[in-house]
Amino acid sequence: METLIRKLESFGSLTDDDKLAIRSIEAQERIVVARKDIIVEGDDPSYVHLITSGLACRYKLIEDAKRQIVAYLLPGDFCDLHVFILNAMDHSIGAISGCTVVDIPRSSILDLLEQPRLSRALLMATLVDEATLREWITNIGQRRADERIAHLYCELYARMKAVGLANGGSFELPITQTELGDTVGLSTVHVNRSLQSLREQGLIELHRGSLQIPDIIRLKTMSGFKSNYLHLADN
Amino acid sequence: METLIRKLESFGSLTDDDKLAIRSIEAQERIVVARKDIIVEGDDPSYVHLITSGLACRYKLIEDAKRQIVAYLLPGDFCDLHVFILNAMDHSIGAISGCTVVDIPRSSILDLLEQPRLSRALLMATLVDEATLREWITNIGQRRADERIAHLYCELYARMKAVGLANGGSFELPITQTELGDTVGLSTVHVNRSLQSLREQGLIELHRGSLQIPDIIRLKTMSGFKSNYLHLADN
DNA sequence: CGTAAAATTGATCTGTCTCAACGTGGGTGG
DNA sequence: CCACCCACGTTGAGACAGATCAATTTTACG
Repeated sequence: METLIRKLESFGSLTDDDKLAIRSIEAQERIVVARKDIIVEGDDPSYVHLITSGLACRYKLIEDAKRQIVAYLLPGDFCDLHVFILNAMDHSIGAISGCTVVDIPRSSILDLLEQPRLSRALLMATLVDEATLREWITNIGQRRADERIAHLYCELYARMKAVGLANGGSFELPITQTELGDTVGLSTVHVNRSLQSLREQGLIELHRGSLQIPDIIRLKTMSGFKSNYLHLADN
Repeated sequence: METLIRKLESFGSLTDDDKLAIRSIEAQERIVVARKDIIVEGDDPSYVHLITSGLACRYKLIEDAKRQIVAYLLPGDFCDLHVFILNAMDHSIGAISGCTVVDIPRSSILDLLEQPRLSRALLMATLVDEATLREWITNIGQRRADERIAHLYCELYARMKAVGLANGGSFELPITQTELGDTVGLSTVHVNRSLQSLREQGLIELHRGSLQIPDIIRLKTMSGFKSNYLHLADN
Protein backbone atom coordinates (compact mmCIF):
# COMPACT_ATOMS: atom_id res chain seq x y z
CA MET A 1 0.00 0.00 0.00
CA GLU A 2 3.02 2.27 0.40
CA THR A 3 3.31 2.55 -3.36
CA LEU A 4 -0.24 3.86 -3.52
CA ILE A 5 0.50 6.44 -0.87
CA ARG A 6 3.63 7.47 -2.70
CA LYS A 7 1.74 7.89 -5.91
CA LEU A 8 -1.14 9.87 -4.43
CA GLU A 9 1.29 12.13 -2.63
CA SER A 10 2.85 13.05 -5.93
CA PHE A 11 -0.48 14.78 -6.66
CA GLY A 12 -0.64 16.65 -3.36
CA SER A 13 0.17 16.06 0.28
CA LEU A 14 -1.90 13.70 2.42
CA THR A 15 -2.64 13.93 6.12
CA ASP A 16 -1.67 11.21 8.58
CA ASP A 17 -5.34 10.27 8.73
CA ASP A 18 -5.43 9.81 5.00
CA LYS A 19 -2.42 7.53 5.12
CA LEU A 20 -3.85 5.61 8.00
CA ALA A 21 -7.05 5.04 6.06
CA ILE A 22 -5.05 3.53 3.24
CA ARG A 23 -2.81 1.42 5.45
CA SER A 24 -5.75 -0.03 7.35
CA ILE A 25 -7.38 -1.53 4.27
CA GLU A 26 -7.93 -5.23 4.75
CA ALA A 27 -6.95 -6.82 1.51
CA GLN A 28 -5.76 -10.05 0.05
CA GLU A 29 -2.42 -9.93 -1.68
CA ARG A 30 -1.73 -12.39 -4.44
CA ILE A 31 1.09 -13.11 -6.84
CA VAL A 32 0.58 -13.22 -10.57
CA VAL A 33 3.13 -14.95 -12.76
CA ALA A 34 4.63 -13.05 -15.70
CA ARG A 35 2.56 -13.13 -18.92
CA LYS A 36 -0.60 -14.25 -17.11
CA ASP A 37 -3.81 -12.27 -17.04
CA ILE A 38 -4.72 -10.39 -13.88
CA ILE A 39 -8.25 -9.52 -14.94
CA VAL A 40 -10.17 -10.68 -17.97
CA GLU A 41 -13.25 -9.12 -19.53
CA GLY A 42 -16.22 -10.03 -17.42
CA ASP A 43 -14.49 -10.85 -14.13
CA ASP A 44 -16.18 -10.49 -10.74
CA PRO A 45 -16.43 -6.72 -10.17
CA SER A 46 -16.83 -6.90 -6.41
CA TYR A 47 -13.14 -6.23 -5.94
CA VAL A 48 -10.93 -3.46 -7.18
CA HIS A 49 -7.37 -4.41 -8.06
CA LEU A 50 -4.20 -2.53 -7.23
CA ILE A 51 -0.74 -3.34 -8.51
CA THR A 52 1.79 -3.31 -5.68
CA SER A 53 4.84 -4.60 -7.52
CA GLY A 54 5.81 -5.53 -11.04
CA LEU A 55 4.68 -4.27 -14.41
CA ALA A 56 1.28 -4.91 -16.03
CA CYS A 57 -0.59 -3.72 -19.08
CA ARG A 58 -4.12 -2.95 -20.13
CA TYR A 59 -4.97 -4.36 -23.54
CA LYS A 60 -7.72 -4.90 -26.06
CA LEU A 61 -7.98 -7.75 -28.50
CA ILE A 62 -9.52 -7.38 -31.92
CA GLU A 63 -10.41 -10.26 -34.16
CA ASP A 64 -8.74 -12.63 -31.68
CA ALA A 65 -5.51 -11.93 -33.49
CA LYS A 66 -4.44 -8.34 -33.15
CA ARG A 67 -3.73 -6.86 -29.76
CA GLN A 68 -3.44 -3.24 -28.68
CA ILE A 69 -1.85 -2.31 -25.39
CA VAL A 70 -3.54 0.87 -24.16
CA ALA A 71 -1.76 1.47 -20.85
CA TYR A 72 1.05 0.30 -18.62
CA LEU A 73 0.36 -0.17 -14.93
CA LEU A 74 3.08 0.45 -12.37
CA PRO A 75 3.12 -0.17 -8.63
CA GLY A 76 0.50 2.05 -7.05
CA ASP A 77 -1.80 1.99 -10.08
CA PHE A 78 -5.38 0.74 -9.98
CA CYS A 79 -6.49 -1.68 -12.68
CA ASP A 80 -10.16 -0.96 -12.62
CA LEU A 81 -11.32 1.86 -10.43
CA HIS A 82 -13.95 2.47 -13.09
CA VAL A 83 -15.59 -0.96 -12.96
CA PHE A 84 -17.12 0.56 -9.94
CA ILE A 85 -19.43 2.58 -12.02
CA LEU A 86 -19.47 0.84 -15.34
CA ASN A 87 -19.89 -2.72 -14.09
CA ALA A 88 -18.23 -4.21 -17.12
CA MET A 89 -14.61 -4.42 -18.18
CA ASP A 90 -14.28 -3.79 -21.90
CA HIS A 91 -10.68 -4.98 -21.90
CA SER A 92 -8.23 -7.14 -19.97
CA ILE A 93 -5.19 -6.63 -17.75
CA GLY A 94 -2.11 -8.78 -18.17
CA ALA A 95 1.06 -9.12 -16.11
CA ILE A 96 4.22 -8.25 -18.04
CA SER A 97 6.62 -9.23 -15.27
CA GLY A 98 5.69 -11.14 -12.14
CA CYS A 99 3.31 -8.92 -10.19
CA THR A 100 1.79 -8.69 -6.77
CA VAL A 101 -1.78 -7.51 -6.78
CA VAL A 102 -4.11 -6.68 -3.92
CA ASP A 103 -7.81 -7.35 -4.27
CA ILE A 104 -9.64 -4.59 -2.43
CA PRO A 105 -13.33 -4.91 -1.63
CA ARG A 106 -15.55 -2.21 -3.04
CA SER A 107 -16.60 -1.17 0.43
CA SER A 108 -13.03 -0.24 1.37
CA ILE A 109 -12.78 1.97 -1.67
CA LEU A 110 -16.02 3.66 -0.69
CA ASP A 111 -14.47 4.35 2.71
CA LEU A 112 -11.44 5.93 1.10
CA LEU A 113 -13.64 8.16 -1.00
CA GLU A 114 -15.07 9.63 2.20
CA GLN A 115 -11.80 11.46 2.79
CA PRO A 116 -11.96 14.53 0.57
CA ARG A 117 -8.22 14.66 0.00
CA LEU A 118 -8.11 11.03 -1.03
CA SER A 119 -11.11 11.20 -3.27
CA ARG A 120 -9.61 14.21 -4.95
CA ALA A 121 -6.29 12.42 -5.40
CA LEU A 122 -8.01 9.37 -6.86
CA LEU A 123 -10.03 11.51 -9.24
CA MET A 124 -6.83 13.23 -10.23
CA ALA A 125 -5.20 9.89 -10.95
CA THR A 126 -8.12 9.05 -13.24
CA LEU A 127 -7.76 12.34 -15.07
CA VAL A 128 -4.05 11.80 -15.54
CA ASP A 129 -4.84 8.41 -17.04
CA GLU A 130 -7.14 10.16 -19.44
CA ALA A 131 -4.54 12.74 -20.39
CA THR A 132 -2.09 9.92 -20.97
CA LEU A 133 -4.50 8.23 -23.35
CA ARG A 134 -4.77 11.45 -25.34
CA GLU A 135 -1.01 11.63 -25.49
CA TRP A 136 -0.81 8.06 -26.76
CA ILE A 137 -3.28 8.80 -29.54
CA THR A 138 -1.12 11.72 -30.58
CA ASN A 139 1.97 9.56 -30.36
CA ILE A 140 0.62 6.82 -32.59
CA GLY A 141 -1.22 9.16 -34.90
CA GLN A 142 1.50 11.69 -35.59
CA ARG A 143 4.99 10.37 -34.92
CA ARG A 144 7.44 8.15 -36.77
CA ALA A 145 8.34 4.72 -35.46
CA ASP A 146 11.50 5.64 -33.54
CA GLU A 147 9.92 8.76 -32.09
CA ARG A 148 6.94 6.76 -30.85
CA ILE A 149 9.16 4.35 -28.98
CA ALA A 150 11.33 7.12 -27.61
CA HIS A 151 8.27 9.01 -26.41
CA LEU A 152 6.95 5.92 -24.65
CA TYR A 153 10.31 5.42 -22.97
CA CYS A 154 10.35 9.01 -21.74
CA GLU A 155 6.90 8.57 -20.25
CA LEU A 156 7.74 5.32 -18.52
CA TYR A 157 10.95 6.79 -17.19
CA ALA A 158 9.11 9.75 -15.67
CA ARG A 159 6.51 7.49 -14.11
CA MET A 160 9.06 5.01 -12.81
CA LYS A 161 11.02 7.83 -11.25
CA ALA A 162 7.86 9.11 -9.59
CA VAL A 163 7.36 5.81 -7.78
CA GLY A 164 11.04 5.47 -6.92
CA LEU A 165 11.82 2.70 -9.37
CA ALA A 166 14.41 4.49 -11.46
CA ASN A 167 17.97 5.09 -10.31
CA GLY A 168 20.06 7.39 -12.40
CA GLY A 169 18.86 7.16 -15.94
CA SER A 170 17.94 3.51 -15.79
CA PHE A 171 15.10 1.23 -14.75
CA GLU A 172 13.78 -2.28 -15.22
CA LEU A 173 11.61 -2.64 -18.30
CA PRO A 174 11.07 -6.29 -19.21
CA ILE A 175 8.95 -5.51 -22.27
CA THR A 176 9.20 -7.74 -25.29
CA GLN A 177 9.66 -6.22 -28.73
CA THR A 178 6.35 -7.78 -29.70
CA GLU A 179 4.69 -6.03 -26.77
CA LEU A 180 6.34 -2.77 -27.77
CA GLY A 181 4.90 -3.22 -31.24
CA ASP A 182 1.44 -3.87 -29.82
CA THR A 183 1.79 -0.66 -27.84
CA VAL A 184 2.84 1.80 -30.52
CA GLY A 185 1.15 0.16 -33.50
CA LEU A 186 4.20 -1.26 -35.28
CA SER A 187 5.31 -4.70 -36.42
CA THR A 188 7.90 -6.58 -34.40
CA VAL A 189 10.42 -6.37 -37.19
CA HIS A 190 10.11 -2.64 -37.47
CA VAL A 191 10.33 -2.22 -33.71
CA ASN A 192 13.57 -4.14 -33.79
CA ARG A 193 15.04 -1.89 -36.47
CA SER A 194 13.85 1.27 -34.76
CA LEU A 195 15.47 0.15 -31.51
CA GLN A 196 18.71 -0.48 -33.33
CA SER A 197 18.56 3.02 -34.71
CA LEU A 198 17.95 4.49 -31.25
CA ARG A 199 20.89 2.48 -29.89
CA GLU A 200 23.20 3.51 -32.71
CA GLN A 201 22.38 7.14 -32.01
CA GLY A 202 23.35 6.54 -28.40
CA LEU A 203 19.86 7.50 -27.21
CA ILE A 204 19.18 4.30 -25.29
CA GLU A 205 20.95 1.22 -23.99
CA LEU A 206 19.09 -2.02 -23.39
CA HIS A 207 20.41 -5.08 -21.62
CA ARG A 208 18.24 -7.86 -20.33
CA GLY A 209 15.07 -6.11 -19.44
CA SER A 210 16.80 -3.00 -18.21
CA LEU A 211 16.62 0.33 -20.01
CA GLN A 212 19.31 2.96 -19.64
CA ILE A 213 18.81 6.49 -20.92
CA PRO A 214 22.19 8.23 -21.09
CA ASP A 215 20.81 11.66 -21.96
CA ILE A 216 17.15 12.11 -21.16
CA ILE A 217 17.08 15.64 -22.56
CA ARG A 218 18.15 14.39 -25.95
CA LEU A 219 15.54 11.62 -25.91
CA LYS A 220 12.83 14.08 -24.92
CA THR A 221 13.81 16.49 -27.64
CA MET A 222 13.86 13.95 -30.44
CA SER A 223 10.49 12.51 -29.42
CA GLY A 224 8.77 15.76 -28.55
CA PHE A 225 8.08 14.62 -25.00
CA LYS A 226 6.62 17.18 -22.59
CA SER A 227 5.86 15.74 -19.18
CA ASN A 228 3.13 18.20 -18.19
CA TYR A 229 0.29 15.79 -18.96
CA LEU A 230 1.47 13.46 -16.21
CA HIS A 231 1.02 16.19 -13.60
CA LEU A 232 3.95 14.97 -11.54
CA ALA A 233 5.53 17.17 -8.94
CA ASP A 234 9.17 16.87 -9.99
CA ASN A 235 10.44 16.68 -13.54
CA MET B 1 -29.39 22.26 -21.08
CA GLU B 2 -31.92 19.76 -22.42
CA THR B 3 -29.18 18.06 -24.40
CA LEU B 4 -27.23 17.51 -21.19
CA ILE B 5 -30.27 15.98 -19.52
CA ARG B 6 -30.85 13.77 -22.51
CA LYS B 7 -27.28 12.57 -22.46
CA LEU B 8 -27.15 11.87 -18.73
CA GLU B 9 -30.44 10.01 -18.95
CA SER B 10 -28.92 7.66 -21.46
CA PHE B 11 -26.72 6.47 -18.57
CA GLY B 12 -29.61 5.99 -16.12
CA SER B 13 -32.83 7.70 -15.21
CA LEU B 14 -32.87 11.03 -13.37
CA THR B 15 -35.40 12.33 -10.90
CA ASP B 16 -37.38 15.52 -11.44
CA ASP B 17 -35.19 17.14 -8.81
CA ASP B 18 -32.10 16.20 -10.74
CA LYS B 19 -33.51 17.73 -13.90
CA LEU B 20 -34.59 20.82 -12.05
CA ALA B 21 -31.08 21.23 -10.68
CA ILE B 22 -29.73 21.20 -14.20
CA ARG B 23 -32.38 23.51 -15.63
CA SER B 24 -31.86 26.07 -12.92
CA ILE B 25 -28.21 26.63 -13.68
CA GLU B 26 -27.53 30.28 -14.36
CA ALA B 27 -25.21 30.37 -17.28
CA GLN B 28 -24.12 32.55 -20.14
CA GLU B 29 -24.72 31.16 -23.55
CA ARG B 30 -22.46 32.24 -26.35
CA ILE B 31 -22.08 31.49 -30.02
CA VAL B 32 -18.82 30.33 -31.48
CA VAL B 33 -18.22 30.60 -35.20
CA ALA B 34 -17.16 27.50 -37.15
CA ARG B 35 -13.41 26.82 -37.13
CA LYS B 36 -12.77 29.12 -34.16
CA ASP B 37 -11.33 27.95 -30.85
CA ILE B 38 -13.67 27.56 -27.90
CA ILE B 39 -10.96 27.06 -25.32
CA VAL B 40 -7.21 27.38 -25.71
CA GLU B 41 -4.49 25.98 -23.48
CA GLY B 42 -4.27 28.16 -20.42
CA ASP B 43 -7.71 29.77 -20.46
CA ASP B 44 -9.48 31.00 -17.35
CA PRO B 45 -10.53 27.85 -15.49
CA SER B 46 -13.23 29.45 -13.39
CA TYR B 47 -15.87 28.32 -15.84
CA VAL B 48 -16.70 24.89 -17.19
CA HIS B 49 -17.89 24.75 -20.78
CA LEU B 50 -20.75 22.74 -22.18
CA ILE B 51 -21.60 22.33 -25.85
CA THR B 52 -25.31 22.85 -26.44
CA SER B 53 -25.38 22.78 -30.22
CA GLY B 54 -22.96 22.14 -33.06
CA LEU B 55 -19.89 19.98 -33.35
CA ALA B 56 -16.53 20.63 -31.71
CA CYS B 57 -13.26 18.80 -31.30
CA ARG B 58 -10.52 18.39 -28.74
CA TYR B 59 -7.06 18.59 -30.28
CA LYS B 60 -3.37 18.70 -29.54
CA LEU B 61 -0.72 20.45 -31.57
CA ILE B 62 2.80 19.17 -31.91
CA GLU B 63 5.64 21.15 -33.39
CA ASP B 64 3.14 23.88 -34.34
CA ALA B 65 2.55 21.96 -37.54
CA LYS B 66 0.99 18.60 -36.88
CA ARG B 67 -2.38 18.35 -35.22
CA GLN B 68 -4.11 15.39 -33.62
CA ILE B 69 -7.83 15.45 -32.90
CA VAL B 70 -8.43 13.33 -29.81
CA ALA B 71 -12.18 13.64 -29.36
CA TYR B 72 -15.36 15.00 -30.91
CA LEU B 73 -17.77 16.90 -28.73
CA LEU B 74 -21.50 16.73 -29.38
CA PRO B 75 -24.36 18.67 -27.81
CA GLY B 76 -24.51 17.71 -24.14
CA ASP B 77 -20.76 17.11 -23.83
CA PHE B 78 -18.53 18.98 -21.41
CA CYS B 79 -15.29 20.39 -22.75
CA ASP B 80 -13.34 20.49 -19.56
CA LEU B 81 -14.94 18.94 -16.52
CA HIS B 82 -11.43 17.93 -15.54
CA VAL B 83 -9.92 21.39 -15.44
CA PHE B 84 -11.74 21.45 -12.19
CA ILE B 85 -9.13 19.25 -10.65
CA LEU B 86 -6.13 19.64 -12.87
CA ASN B 87 -6.20 23.43 -13.24
CA ALA B 88 -4.49 23.34 -16.57
CA MET B 89 -5.68 22.47 -20.03
CA ASP B 90 -3.05 20.48 -21.90
CA HIS B 91 -4.92 20.86 -25.17
CA SER B 92 -7.46 23.06 -26.94
CA ILE B 93 -11.08 22.82 -28.08
CA GLY B 94 -12.11 24.02 -31.49
CA ALA B 95 -15.51 24.47 -33.11
CA ILE B 96 -16.00 22.38 -36.24
CA SER B 97 -19.38 23.83 -37.13
CA GLY B 98 -20.93 26.86 -35.55
CA CYS B 99 -21.54 26.02 -31.90
CA THR B 100 -23.40 27.35 -28.94
CA VAL B 101 -21.56 26.97 -25.68
CA VAL B 102 -22.63 27.71 -22.14
CA ASP B 103 -20.05 28.88 -19.64
CA ILE B 104 -21.00 27.42 -16.28
CA PRO B 105 -19.44 28.73 -13.08
CA ARG B 106 -17.55 26.17 -11.04
CA SER B 107 -19.89 26.70 -8.14
CA SER B 108 -22.89 25.49 -10.16
CA ILE B 109 -21.06 22.33 -11.04
CA LEU B 110 -20.29 21.76 -7.38
CA ASP B 111 -24.01 22.09 -6.70
CA LEU B 112 -24.80 19.47 -9.30
CA LEU B 113 -22.29 17.09 -7.79
CA GLU B 114 -24.29 17.23 -4.55
CA GLN B 115 -27.00 15.12 -6.17
CA PRO B 116 -25.75 11.57 -6.02
CA ARG B 117 -27.49 10.51 -9.21
CA LEU B 118 -26.05 13.42 -11.13
CA SER B 119 -22.56 13.03 -9.78
CA ARG B 120 -22.69 9.38 -10.71
CA ALA B 121 -23.91 10.21 -14.19
CA LEU B 122 -21.17 12.78 -14.66
CA LEU B 123 -18.53 10.34 -13.45
CA MET B 124 -19.92 7.80 -15.83
CA ALA B 125 -19.65 10.27 -18.69
CA THR B 126 -15.99 10.74 -17.82
CA LEU B 127 -15.39 7.02 -17.80
CA VAL B 128 -17.07 6.62 -21.16
CA ASP B 129 -14.76 9.32 -22.51
CA GLU B 130 -11.85 7.29 -21.23
CA ALA B 131 -13.12 4.09 -22.82
CA THR B 132 -13.56 5.98 -26.07
CA LEU B 133 -9.94 7.11 -25.95
CA ARG B 134 -8.82 3.50 -25.55
CA GLU B 135 -10.93 2.56 -28.52
CA TRP B 136 -9.34 5.31 -30.61
CA ILE B 137 -5.86 4.10 -29.75
CA THR B 138 -6.87 0.64 -30.91
CA ASN B 139 -8.42 2.09 -34.02
CA ILE B 140 -5.35 4.05 -35.07
CA GLY B 141 -2.90 1.41 -33.89
CA GLN B 142 -4.43 -1.66 -35.47
CA ARG B 143 -6.72 -0.87 -38.37
CA ARG B 144 -6.25 0.00 -42.02
CA ALA B 145 -7.17 3.42 -43.36
CA ASP B 146 -10.69 2.66 -44.57
CA GLU B 147 -11.52 0.66 -41.46
CA ARG B 148 -10.38 3.51 -39.24
CA ILE B 149 -12.67 5.96 -40.95
CA ALA B 150 -15.57 3.51 -40.97
CA HIS B 151 -15.09 2.83 -37.27
CA LEU B 152 -15.11 6.52 -36.49
CA TYR B 153 -18.30 6.95 -38.51
CA CYS B 154 -19.98 4.11 -36.61
CA GLU B 155 -19.07 5.72 -33.32
CA LEU B 156 -20.30 9.15 -34.33
CA TYR B 157 -23.51 7.69 -35.67
CA ALA B 158 -24.21 5.90 -32.39
CA ARG B 159 -23.48 9.04 -30.39
CA MET B 160 -25.52 11.27 -32.67
CA LYS B 161 -28.45 8.90 -32.42
CA ALA B 162 -28.16 8.94 -28.63
CA VAL B 163 -28.66 12.70 -28.55
CA GLY B 164 -31.42 12.61 -31.15
CA LEU B 165 -29.41 14.10 -33.98
CA ALA B 166 -29.60 11.20 -36.42
CA ASN B 167 -32.67 10.40 -38.44
CA GLY B 168 -32.71 7.16 -40.32
CA GLY B 169 -29.14 6.29 -41.16
CA SER B 170 -28.03 9.84 -41.69
CA PHE B 171 -26.77 12.83 -39.75
CA GLU B 172 -24.95 16.13 -40.21
CA LEU B 173 -21.19 15.73 -40.15
CA PRO B 174 -19.45 18.83 -41.49
CA ILE B 175 -15.95 17.41 -41.05
CA THR B 176 -13.28 18.31 -43.54
CA GLN B 177 -11.12 15.58 -45.06
CA THR B 178 -8.13 17.29 -43.49
CA GLU B 179 -9.80 17.07 -40.10
CA LEU B 180 -10.61 13.42 -40.71
CA GLY B 181 -6.94 12.83 -41.44
CA ASP B 182 -5.91 14.62 -38.26
CA THR B 183 -8.31 12.35 -36.39
CA VAL B 184 -7.28 8.94 -37.65
CA GLY B 185 -3.63 9.66 -38.38
CA LEU B 186 -3.72 9.73 -42.18
CA SER B 187 -2.80 12.23 -44.89
CA THR B 188 -5.55 14.20 -46.62
CA VAL B 189 -4.89 12.51 -49.91
CA HIS B 190 -5.19 9.08 -48.43
CA VAL B 191 -8.37 10.00 -46.60
CA ASN B 192 -9.83 11.10 -49.89
CA ARG B 193 -9.00 7.81 -51.57
CA SER B 194 -10.26 5.77 -48.65
CA LEU B 195 -13.55 7.65 -48.72
CA GLN B 196 -13.89 6.95 -52.40
CA SER B 197 -13.38 3.29 -51.70
CA LEU B 198 -16.04 3.31 -48.97
CA ARG B 199 -18.43 5.05 -51.33
CA GLU B 200 -17.76 2.66 -54.18
CA GLN B 201 -18.53 -0.23 -51.88
CA GLY B 202 -21.83 1.44 -51.07
CA LEU B 203 -20.93 1.69 -47.40
CA ILE B 204 -21.43 5.43 -47.08
CA GLU B 205 -22.88 8.37 -48.95
CA LEU B 206 -21.65 11.88 -48.36
CA HIS B 207 -23.23 15.06 -49.65
CA ARG B 208 -22.44 18.51 -48.30
CA GLY B 209 -21.63 17.82 -44.74
CA SER B 210 -24.20 15.11 -44.35
CA LEU B 211 -23.32 11.44 -43.89
CA GLN B 212 -25.70 8.69 -44.86
CA ILE B 213 -25.08 5.08 -43.82
CA PRO B 214 -27.27 2.80 -45.95
CA ASP B 215 -26.43 -0.38 -44.03
CA ILE B 216 -25.02 0.20 -40.56
CA ILE B 217 -24.56 -3.51 -39.92
CA ARG B 218 -22.25 -3.82 -42.87
CA LEU B 219 -20.23 -0.78 -41.82
CA LYS B 220 -19.90 -2.12 -38.29
CA THR B 221 -18.79 -5.50 -39.53
CA MET B 222 -16.11 -4.23 -41.87
CA SER B 223 -14.68 -1.88 -39.24
CA GLY B 224 -14.98 -4.20 -36.25
CA PHE B 225 -17.17 -1.72 -34.38
CA LYS B 226 -18.72 -2.91 -31.11
CA SER B 227 -20.70 -0.22 -29.35
CA ASN B 228 -20.37 -1.58 -25.81
CA TYR B 229 -17.64 0.90 -24.83
CA LEU B 230 -20.06 3.80 -25.27
CA HIS B 231 -22.40 2.34 -22.63
CA LEU B 232 -25.47 3.65 -24.38
CA ALA B 233 -28.89 2.30 -23.57
CA ASP B 234 -30.12 1.50 -27.05
CA ASN B 235 -28.02 0.11 -29.88
C1' DC C 1 -19.31 36.33 -60.27
C1' DG C 2 -15.01 35.92 -58.10
C1' DT C 3 -12.29 33.93 -54.81
C1' DA C 4 -10.71 30.86 -51.32
C1' DA C 5 -11.34 26.52 -49.18
C1' DA C 6 -12.11 21.87 -49.97
C1' DA C 7 -12.03 17.80 -52.83
C1' DT C 8 -9.92 15.17 -56.39
C1' DT C 9 -6.38 13.24 -59.39
C1' DG C 10 -1.77 11.55 -61.00
C1' DA C 11 2.89 10.35 -60.22
C1' DT C 12 6.45 9.10 -57.37
C1' DC C 13 8.71 7.98 -53.11
C1' DT C 14 9.30 5.80 -48.63
C1' DG C 15 8.16 3.95 -44.16
C1' DT C 16 6.47 0.04 -42.53
C1' DC C 17 4.72 -4.74 -43.18
C1' DT C 18 5.11 -9.51 -44.35
C1' DC C 19 7.34 -13.66 -44.93
C1' DA C 20 10.90 -16.47 -43.96
C1' DA C 21 15.06 -17.75 -42.14
C1' DC C 22 18.58 -17.76 -38.69
C1' DG C 23 21.00 -16.51 -34.23
C1' DT C 24 21.07 -16.46 -29.21
C1' DG C 25 20.63 -16.83 -24.44
C1' DG C 26 18.52 -18.38 -20.41
C1' DG C 27 15.89 -22.02 -18.37
C1' DT C 28 14.82 -26.99 -17.78
C1' DG C 29 15.00 -31.87 -17.56
C1' DG C 30 17.80 -35.75 -17.83
C1' DC D 1 26.42 -30.10 -15.63
C1' DC D 2 25.40 -30.61 -20.18
C1' DA D 3 22.26 -30.60 -24.05
C1' DC D 4 18.33 -29.30 -25.73
C1' DC D 5 14.63 -26.15 -26.40
C1' DC D 6 11.90 -22.32 -26.89
C1' DA D 7 10.95 -17.67 -26.66
C1' DC D 8 12.95 -13.76 -28.16
C1' DG D 9 15.84 -11.03 -31.05
C1' DT D 10 17.99 -10.21 -35.52
C1' DT D 11 18.57 -10.09 -40.56
C1' DG D 12 17.35 -9.98 -45.61
C1' DA D 13 14.35 -9.40 -49.46
C1' DG D 14 10.25 -8.06 -51.55
C1' DA D 15 5.58 -6.11 -51.38
C1' DC D 16 2.38 -2.54 -50.32
C1' DA D 17 -0.10 0.92 -47.68
C1' DG D 18 0.17 5.33 -47.12
C1' DA D 19 2.98 9.86 -47.59
C1' DT D 20 4.44 13.61 -50.35
C1' DC D 21 4.40 16.87 -54.09
C1' DA D 22 2.04 19.28 -57.41
C1' DA D 23 -1.74 20.34 -60.22
C1' DT D 24 -6.54 20.71 -61.31
C1' DT D 25 -11.49 20.66 -60.43
C1' DT D 26 -15.37 21.47 -57.60
C1' DT D 27 -17.90 23.68 -54.06
C1' DA D 28 -19.17 27.13 -50.80
C1' DC D 29 -19.99 31.71 -50.06
C1' DG D 30 -19.67 36.83 -49.76
